Formats: sequence, structure tokens, C-alpha cells
Amino acid sequence: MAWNTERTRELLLAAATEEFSAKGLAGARVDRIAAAAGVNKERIYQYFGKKDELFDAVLAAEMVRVMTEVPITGSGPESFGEYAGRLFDRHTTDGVLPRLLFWEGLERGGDTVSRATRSDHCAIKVGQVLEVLPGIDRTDAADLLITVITLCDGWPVLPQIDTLLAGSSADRTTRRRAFIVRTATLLAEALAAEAKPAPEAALN
Amino acid sequence: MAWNTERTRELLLAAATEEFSAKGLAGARVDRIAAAAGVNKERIYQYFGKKDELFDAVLAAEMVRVMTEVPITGSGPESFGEYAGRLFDRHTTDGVLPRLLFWEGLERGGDTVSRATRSDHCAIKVGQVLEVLPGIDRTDAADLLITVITLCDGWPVLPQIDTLLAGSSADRTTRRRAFIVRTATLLAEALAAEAKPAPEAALN
DNA sequence: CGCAATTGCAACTACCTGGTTGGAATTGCG
DNA sequence: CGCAATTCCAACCAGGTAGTTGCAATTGCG
Repeated sequence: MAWNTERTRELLLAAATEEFSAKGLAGARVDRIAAAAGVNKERIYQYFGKKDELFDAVLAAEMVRVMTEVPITGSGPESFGEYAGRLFDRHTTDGVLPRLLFWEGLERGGDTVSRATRSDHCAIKVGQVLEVLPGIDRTDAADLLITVITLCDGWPVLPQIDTLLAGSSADRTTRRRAFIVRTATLLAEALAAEAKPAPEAALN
Repeated sequence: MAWNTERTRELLLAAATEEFSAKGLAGARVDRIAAAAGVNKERIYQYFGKKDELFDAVLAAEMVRVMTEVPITGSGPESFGEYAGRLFDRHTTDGVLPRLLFWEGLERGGDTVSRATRSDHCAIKVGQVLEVLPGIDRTDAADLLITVITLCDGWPVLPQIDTLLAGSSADRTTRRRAFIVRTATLLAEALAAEAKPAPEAALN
């Protein structure tokens, strides 16, 4: 054996991540990925099979990365709101994962090739929510997560909406962040209050 | 003069809407649009210039259509929540506009060609929010709209997220709708309360 | 050093793309 | 009916695509 095969793989994966994020599955060019990685074209087919499978590898890796980089910790609605803020920041400074997710949703209509590995990590995420907001319904936890993810991921992908509706003031990002954090906290509070009814107020 | 030129235009626009929604700007095929419209290829270039401009025409038309079909009416937070529900329904039964918006955001990075006409209609929308929730800040109204639009539009485009996080139970759509309506109502209540401080409770 | 695994190179296939062109056919107003 | 505007048809262009192949060069373990 010879060569550092692992390094070649990672170079390709990194270049592919950039390319797919920018241009999508159909728009990405295999030649460009190989050139950016400084690696020959056929390595892609050797290591990942075809374009589609390379995209899968990229998306899975990126999901796991972000999920571990931005954990849900602490306890109570405030903590959950603060998580939303961190996720927002992460996506604002690096919009790769949001873009990959929306590309996948649009170009493949949700028919993921390798759903298996990813769903495990997602289950962990729902578990984290239940730890921070104990007692709430599992379905509500999932919906809460979906809401926050949709809001944080949608922001870097839909700059038009913001410009059209709110104009282009300098600190739009700051305002949007604050609004999302507020939304997340508010929702978490509502669900938590419902889980363990307050001493004075009953259900409703 | 002869021929029904207006009809030709509309046939092309309808076919293009379908094609662009499904495949995006880069993925759409001019030949396929022409064939679906039962019209010859060069008509597209004659009427709309190039592919890009056809996309603009499609997106503008679709935005105006949905905006007029789903107005923001009534008064109070409940009314706003009900608007969110109607928007959700509209996008769930016909996901064309959401897809077009996300395609544009991803493929053109927010650099819209014809922003002018669309921004007018958006200003109207913000105005409608201010009528339903009088007294709230204009920026908050915009953020409220952006939030609801992101949630309602993101849903049909990101089926993966839902499947991964919440499983694939039969009534996911119903649950998601309820959660979004609740979120919209909750936010509207919070902003309205802030606008005209309650008799008993002061600011904060 | 030797040798097998890995890689670079460059050409190649087979096909698809947006956009254009020239001429013939169709339409319906006046 | 005449005629001009509109449309169809079919070929065409220049360029780009994913994926493959055969061969020579490089690498580093044993």
C-alpha cells in the first residue's frame, strides 16, 4: 500500500461540500470539484461512486458536524432560546448546511438515499430537547425543533424575502436573530407551561 | 394582425411555472417548456427574452397570485394566526410559490432581476399586518411576516426534516399546521400586548 | 531496492444545453 | 380574397456534461 488515501478522500469531500453548497446537485460540476481538491477526476468515482452518492456523503458529514458543534444544553425555555441563537449564528457565518438541506429538498423531493445514519443523529437531537424541556410531548419537541431549524436555516437561503419585506437596514441580521430567539423562547415557555400546569392556572 | 398572442404568452407562462417549480432555474429545460405549452421554442425568446427573464415573469406572477388569494384580514392575534393557517393550506396543496422562492434564493443568491414590482406588493402585505395588529412596530410586523412565510414555505420544501425528526405518521400535516398557527398567534399576541401595555402589567 | 497500490494525465464517448436562423405554413383583419 | 403578422418546422451552432479508459508516473511498505 502507498499514498495517503484518507487525505484524498477528505480533500474531495471538502471541495465537494463547497461546490454542492454553492450550486446544488444538478449545478455542481464534477470537474470543478476535482480541480478544487487538486485531485484527479476519477478519484471521485473510485471513492464515492457517482455524483449523487458524493452529495449524500457531503450532506451526512455536514449534518453531523453542525449537530455536534451546536448542542442543546442547559434547562428551561431560556436555554432553548439560547440554542436557537447559537444555531442562527452558526448558519449565518456558514450557510453551507442550510443550503445543502434546501437543495436536497428541492432537487430530490425528500427521497434521500441514505436516510438511515442521519435519522439516528436526529433522534439524539429530539432527546436533547426533552432534557432541556422535561415533561413536554415528544411530538411537540419535534415540532419545536422543526420550527427553529426552519427559521434558522431559511434565513440565509431567502435573502430576498427579508429585503423585500423589511428593507435593507444595516443590522437586519441582529434584529432577525433577536426575533428568532424570542420566538423560540416563547414557544418553549408555552409548551413547558402546558407540560406542568402552573400552580394557580389550570388547563385551557 | 392575427393569432391570439395573449393566449400564447399565458400557455408559455403556465408551462414555465410548472417546469421552474419542479426543476429550478438551472434544471429547467427550455425545450420542455415549449413542448408542454404546445408552442414553438422561439416564442419564448420572442416574448420573454431569455430563460432568466422568463423565470422572473413566472415568479412575479405567482407571488401576486398567492398574495391576492391569501389576504390578511380581520383584527387581532387570532386573525393573524388564522392567516398563517390559510397560507399553510395554500402552500401545502400547491407548493409552487415556496419552491420558486427557494430556487431563486439558492440559485441567484437574492440578486433578483426585477425586484421593483414585487417590493410594492410586499409593502402592501406589511400594511395588512399593521391593520390587523394596530400599534405594533413596523419592523416587528415585517419580522412577524417573515417568520410565518418562512415556516409555511419551508414546510413543503423540506420534507426530509419532518420525516427525520418527527417520523412519518399520517397526520403530520395536520399537526404541523396546528403548530404553525399556534406559533403565529402566540407571536402576534406578544407583539400586540407590547404595543398597548395591559392595564395592570407595565412594560417588560 | 522492489513492487503493488495509488494517482495523474489526457483523450474520448455519447449526449444534452440555450439560443439562432431561414423558409414555409397558418391565421384572420380589412 | 389579399396580405401582413404570427407561428411552425427542422436544422444548426458552440459549448458543456457525467462518466470511462489506457497508460505512465509516483509513492512508501516490507
